[in-house]
Amino acid sequence: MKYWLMKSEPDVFGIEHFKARPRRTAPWDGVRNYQARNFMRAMQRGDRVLFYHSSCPQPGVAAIVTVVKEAYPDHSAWDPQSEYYDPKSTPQKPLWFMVDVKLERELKRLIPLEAIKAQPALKHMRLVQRGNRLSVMPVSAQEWKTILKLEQEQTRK
DNA sequence: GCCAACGTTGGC
DNA sequence: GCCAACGTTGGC
Repeated sequence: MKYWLMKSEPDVFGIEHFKARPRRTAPWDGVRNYQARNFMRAMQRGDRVLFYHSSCPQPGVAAIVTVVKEAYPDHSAWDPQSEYYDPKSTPQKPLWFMVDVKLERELKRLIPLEAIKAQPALKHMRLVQRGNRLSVMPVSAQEWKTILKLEQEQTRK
């Protein structure tokens, strides 16, 4: 089992959107970056994902989601009406892929980006590297543990 | 709203 | 293959 982090703008797709869906599961469509796509293709059923809120008043890790369906063609790329339309991708030769993810649980408290940056053990996370804009990235087992520990520590305050 | 960082595009 | 221009991301 591997660990990942996925970003989302809470207004566009947040925890409430997950809750509104059958089985709390959503297809992760619209990824149009090659590196992020490659990471999604490397995901396996059961992999766990930190769900990160970006471009909002308080950016940070908000929930844990699980990969429930491995990469398959992102058909929104074939739809001229979609904002994710990309004519370079066709059903015969799909260029973009998506996975299905399920909301596992909301964190007891949001782990703010600020707190992540303040953790020496997390200073190598891709998330906090300067200029990082990847929306899907791997997370090490150690980093995963540290983040969840932060959740406990914050709760005790 | 600003702006740094980065990816992509397209002319040459 | 180079690189300038442009668009996007995302924290602040």
